[in-house]
Amino acid sequence: MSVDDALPEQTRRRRADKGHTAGVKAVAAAAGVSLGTVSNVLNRPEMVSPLTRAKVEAAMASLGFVRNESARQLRAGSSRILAYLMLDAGNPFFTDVAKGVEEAAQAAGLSVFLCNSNEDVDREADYLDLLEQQRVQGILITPVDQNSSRLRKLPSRGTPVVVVDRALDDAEHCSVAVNDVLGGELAITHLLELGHELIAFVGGPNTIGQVVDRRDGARSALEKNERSAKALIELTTGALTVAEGRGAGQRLAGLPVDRRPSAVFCANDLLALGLLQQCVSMGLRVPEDVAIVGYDDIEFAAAAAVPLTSVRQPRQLLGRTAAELLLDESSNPDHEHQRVTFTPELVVRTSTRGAI
Amino acid sequence: MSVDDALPEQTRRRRADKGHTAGVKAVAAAAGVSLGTVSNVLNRPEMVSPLTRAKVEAAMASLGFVRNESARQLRAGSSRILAYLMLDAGNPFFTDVAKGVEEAAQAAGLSVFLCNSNEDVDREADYLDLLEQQRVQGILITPVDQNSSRLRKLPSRGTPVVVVDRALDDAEHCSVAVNDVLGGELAITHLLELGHELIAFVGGPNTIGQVVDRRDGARSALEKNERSAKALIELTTGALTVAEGRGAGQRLAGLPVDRRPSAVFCANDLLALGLLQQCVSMGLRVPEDVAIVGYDDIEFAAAAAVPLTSVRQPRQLLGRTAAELLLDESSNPDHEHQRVTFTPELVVRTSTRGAI
DNA sequence: CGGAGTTGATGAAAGGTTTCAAAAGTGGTC
DNA sequence: GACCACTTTTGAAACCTTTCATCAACTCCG
Repeated sequence: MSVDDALPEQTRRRRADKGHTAGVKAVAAAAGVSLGTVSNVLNRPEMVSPLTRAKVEAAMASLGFVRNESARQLRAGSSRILAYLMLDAGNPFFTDVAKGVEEAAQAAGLSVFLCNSNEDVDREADYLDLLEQQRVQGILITPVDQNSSRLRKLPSRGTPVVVVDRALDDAEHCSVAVNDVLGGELAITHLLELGHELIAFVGGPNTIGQVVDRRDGARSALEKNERSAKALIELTTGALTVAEGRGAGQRLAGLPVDRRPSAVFCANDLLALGLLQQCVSMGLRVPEDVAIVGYDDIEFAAAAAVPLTSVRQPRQLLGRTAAELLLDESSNPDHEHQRVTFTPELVVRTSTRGAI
Repeated sequence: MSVDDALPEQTRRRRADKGHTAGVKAVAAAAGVSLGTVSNVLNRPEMVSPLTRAKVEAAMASLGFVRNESARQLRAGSSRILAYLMLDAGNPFFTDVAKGVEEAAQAAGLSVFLCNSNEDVDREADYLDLLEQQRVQGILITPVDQNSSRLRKLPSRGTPVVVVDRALDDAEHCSVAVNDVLGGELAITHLLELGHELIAFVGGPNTIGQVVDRRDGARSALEKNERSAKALIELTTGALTVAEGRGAGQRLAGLPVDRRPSAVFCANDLLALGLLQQCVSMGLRVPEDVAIVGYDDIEFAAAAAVPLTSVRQPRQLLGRTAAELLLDESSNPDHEHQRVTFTPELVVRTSTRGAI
C-alpha cells in the first residue's frame, strides 16, 4: 500500500503489463450473461434484446474490452487485411500506387498494411513469410525478385497474390502492369526525333524487371529506326534512387565531350532528378548539353529544376485495379486469373525541349 | 472425373480453398512424432535430436507447413510486429521517418507495418482500433488528431505508443519531435533579415499541430523583431500537399501587387513545391518577385525548379529514435517515458537568395 | 389451458500453437 | 542388475473467439 503510494509510476507500469486485458469471458461475467451472448452482441447485435445488449455494452466499456483479433482470425481462418509489399516506399510512384490500393480496399471494408522491401531480396522474402503466416486476405506485390520461389508457392497454399507493375510468366496469379517495353520505345523514339545520335540509358540493377523491359524498349526503338546498338551507352546503377542518379550524373559529366551522349533516358524519375541535379551543378545545361527523359511522371517531375520529360503511368489506377483483382480472387469462386496491361504515355517538358 | 478433366482451372481454384493448410498436428502425424516435438523443432531446435528434427523438417516441407501466426500470437499474447501510422505516405518526409523506423526494428528482429491515415481522422481511428486488436508490440504514430481519446487510452490497455514529430501534453507515452516553433522562427528571421516586410504563411488545416507550431514560431519571430502582427498574412490550406500549394500560389498571384507579400513561408515542402510551380507558371519570378521558404528539406526540395530554402529536420533519426524508445518501453521494466526534442536547421538555397 | 411458433440466451466444441510437468529412453557406474 | 543422471519426447491444458444445436421463455390462437 505504502509502496504503491510512493511509486505512482510503478502503478502505471504494472497496468501496462500484458495479459491483463479483459476478454469476452470477463465481459460475460460482469454483465451476468453467457459467453455466447457477448459474442452475439459483437457479431449479430440485432438478435439480442436491447436490454441485454445495453448491459453487455456497458460491461465492455467499463472493462475496456478489446477484441482479440488473433483469436478471431484463428477461428475464422483468414483476416480482413490485405498487404501491399512495395519495392521502395521512398519512391512517390509506389506511394501513389498504394493510394489506389487503399482506395479500393476501403471501398470493400478492408484495411491495408504497407510493407517496404526496399529493393532488398531478403527483406522481401521475410515479409512474404510473415504475411503468409499472418494469413492476410491477399498480397499485392511489386517484386524485387521475380523468380522468388516463395512468391510462386503462395497462391497454391491459399494466399492470393497479385503482381503489380510487372507481369510474371507464371499462370498462378493476376498481374497488373504497364507496357514498359513500349514506354522505353516512346522515350527513345522521342529523343531520336529530336536528332540525338548518342544516347545513354541509366538504370539498374538488372534483377529488376522494369529496368530490363525499359532498356529492351530502348534497344528496340533504335532497331526500328535503323540505328546501331552502339548508339546506346548503358550506365548501370545499383538502385533506382536519387543518390544513384547523382552518381550516374557524375560519371556522365566525366566523359570526354566527343564521347558524351547528348541525351539520357533514365529508368525512373528519381534517377532522372538526381542526374539532373548533378549535371546542373557540374555546369552542364539541360537540355542544351544533355536532354533528359525520366520514367513514371511522379508529381515532382513537373516541379524539377528543369521540368522533366517523362513516361507517364496510370499510378493510382494500377493500384486500384490490382486490389480489385485480388478482391475478386478471394470472393468470387469463378475468378479467372488476368493479366491487365496499361499503356504508358510520353509527357514532353523542358528537359528535352529547347525553349521554355 | 470428366468434369475435372474438362476444367483444369477449377482444380486450381479448389486448391486455393482456405482451411486446407497443414498444421503442427498434421506434421506430427506425418513425421510419426508428437505435437510437442514439432513445436520444439520450431522453437527450440537445439533440444531435439538431429534425427527427429530431420524427420520433422522433411514432413513440414512435404506438407507445405506454414506456421499460423494467429494461433501463435493468441498463445503468446503479443506479436513481433510494430506499426507506424503515418500522416501522409505520399510525403517523402514521412517515408524517410519510416525508413529510420524500419532500420531500428530490423536491428531488433521485428517487422514493421506501415499504415496511412492520409490526414483523415476516421482512418486514423480505424487503424488504431485495428492495430490494438492485432495486439501489435507497439504503435508509432504521427497523429492527425492529437486529442484522440482512442490514442490516449491505448497505453493504459497495454499497447505502448510513441508519438512521432509531435509532443502531446499527455504523460502516458514517449514522444520524439523537432522544435517546430524554433523552425518557424528560423524561417521568418531569415526572411526578415533579407528585408522582406510583408510575408505570407501558407499551411493548414489548423488541426495539425505542426502547422500551428510553425505558425506560432513565425509570429514569435515577428514579435522578437518588433514587427506588427499584420506583417504576416495567413493563407490556410486544406492539407499539406502539392495540389494545395498550387492553389495557394494562385491565390497569392491573384493579389494586387501592392498587397502581395514579397515572401512566403510554407508549412512544408510539398506546399512550397506546389506554390513554386504555380508562381513560376503565372509569371512570378522566384526569388525576385516572391521568395519561398519550405519546411522538412525533403530530397526533392534541392532539386526543385528553383532550389528551395527549407528548414531541415533529422528525418531518419526521428524514426530510429522513436522506434528505439518503443522497444525500450516494451522490453525494459524500468522504462521511463521521455520527450525527445531535436533542433531544426535552416538550409538556404536559391529560392530566397538573389543570385544563382 | 394446451400446443405451436417465435425470440432470445446458452454452453460446449473447435481452431493451431506453445508450454510444462511428467514420462520414457540412454548410458554409465558400483 | 539396480540406480542415477541426463537427454529426449510426450500429451494435456491454456490462449480467446465464434458457431451452432439446444434450451427456455414468452406470445398467440384455438
